[in-house]
This record gives sequence, C-alpha cells and structure tokens, in this order.
Amino acid sequence: MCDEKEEELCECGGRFNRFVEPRLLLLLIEGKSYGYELVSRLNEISFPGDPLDAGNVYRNLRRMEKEELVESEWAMAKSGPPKRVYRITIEGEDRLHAWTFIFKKRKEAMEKLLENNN
Amino acid sequence: MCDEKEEELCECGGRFNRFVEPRLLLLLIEGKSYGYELVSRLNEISFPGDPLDAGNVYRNLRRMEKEELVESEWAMAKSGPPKRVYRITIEGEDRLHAWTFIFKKRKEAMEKLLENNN
DNA sequence: TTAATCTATGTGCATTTTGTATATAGAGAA
DNA sequence: TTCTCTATATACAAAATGCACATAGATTAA
Repeated sequence: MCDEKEEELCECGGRFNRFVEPRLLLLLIEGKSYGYELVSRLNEISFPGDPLDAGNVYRNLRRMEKEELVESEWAMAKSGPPKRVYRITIEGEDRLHAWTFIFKKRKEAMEKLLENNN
Repeated sequence: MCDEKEEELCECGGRFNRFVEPRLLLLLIEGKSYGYELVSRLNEISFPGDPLDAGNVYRNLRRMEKEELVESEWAMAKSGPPKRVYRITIEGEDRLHAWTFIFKKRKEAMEKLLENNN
C-alpha cells in the first residue's frame, strides 16, 4: 500500500498543456529535432502532474507540416529506428512571432489588472 | 459590388481565441459582468477576423461556475431580458494568478529564444 | 536464442472542446 | 404587427485531446 505520490497538479486546471503548437515551434527554432525527443523536452519544461501525451505531439507535428509550419525528412540513425526529423519553416517562424506578440499582450493586460487588484 | 472588407486574420492561425478562460477571468476581476456584455468586451480586445463565438462564451461561463471559478445570480433589469451576472471567486483569482505566471514564463522563454534567432 | 527493454512513430476510440446555426424570449421601435 | 436589439442557451457536426495500444528496429539480460 501507500504508493503515495504527491501529485502536484498544474494550477491552471490542465488548460495550458494544450498549447502544443507554440511550444513545439519554440523548441524547433533552436534547431532540428524529432518527435520522441520533442516529447521528452516538452515534458521537462512542463508542469508535474500534467504531462504531454506523445500521440498528441506526433499528431500536432503532422498537422503543422500540412500547414507548412515545419518540414520533415527521415533520418536513418546508426542505432535505433529511423527518426522523422523536423525543422521550422519561415512560415513557422512567422507563426511563432505571432504567438509571442499575443502572449506578450495578454501577459501585459493581466499584469496591469493584477497590479490594481492585489 | 465591392464589399471589400480587408479581412485581417489573426496570424496565430486561430489557435489563440480558445483561451476563453483566462480572458474571462481577466474581465471579471475588474468587476461583475454578464455573458452578453462579456462577449462584446472580449471581441473588442480580440483580433479582427477571429471573433469569439457567443455560445462558446456562455458555455465556458457555465463550466467555470461548475468549477467554482465564478458565481452567478439572475438580475432582473428595468429594461430587457434578465441577465445572469457573474462574479469571480477566490478560486477564480487563484486560477488567474496561475495563468499569469504561466503566460509570463512562456513569454520570457519565447523572447529569450527569439532574441538569438532574429 | 529468447525475452525484455528502450527507442521511435503512429493509430483507434471515446471524450472533450469548439464552430455554426438556431431556438427562445422580453422590450422597444417602425 | 413586424422588426430589431438585448440576452441566454442548446443541437449538431467538426476538431482536438487523452488514453490505450500497435508496430518495429536495436540493445541488453537471462
């Protein structure tokens, strides 16, 4: 008994981790990567108790490729199964800029209001 | 002819307006309000070509009340139909703080990376 | 050499969330 | 009486997500 694992849940009610797109773009602007690695990197910068689903990431990457935000090609590794390696496109960088702008505006609006209400 | 209305579309691919919750909390921390008014205020601070759906707002408000982020009561107006007036709860304020923290972290991470990649 | 594990990508299915349209209804204006 | 504005809400389809599972190459352990 007692597999008491202090579940630290994300305080935003699990309504943040769906933001897969900007977080993937954020990682991919650093350089090429592939699904499996992106999942673990995303979960590193995620919140405990609210991990990202791998399938969700894979599906988002395929969607983003359809929308031409990223491009992919297969890379045969020396060890292990082949990886589908993604890189961000110009359109993807533009999208990330749009996200940044939006996040910034929203954050400022929040801070401004919270200043007067705390 | 020529009802040429320059459709300025949201550049984040319409993937931002789903953030109904923090935006509603943001408005409600200013004071009580009701669905119909919140819709128009949200659309004022929204992006052209990417308006918020009224039904979505109403449904989010009902969900948020279930989660005890807001409370509501009917207000019979002198004119027009009755309004369901919402106010934010302590839990709602906590949730908004969580959102602010998260937005801030994400924005900073984005800015940091974009600094080095522009 | 077989089983188990790790890496890696992906799908199936049920649930949740969203978009679009529509229903309902009071009140005021034409 | 009809039209519009205010106001809330649902029906139904489409999209996104969560969870489980399938597939498969490569490595490690028994």
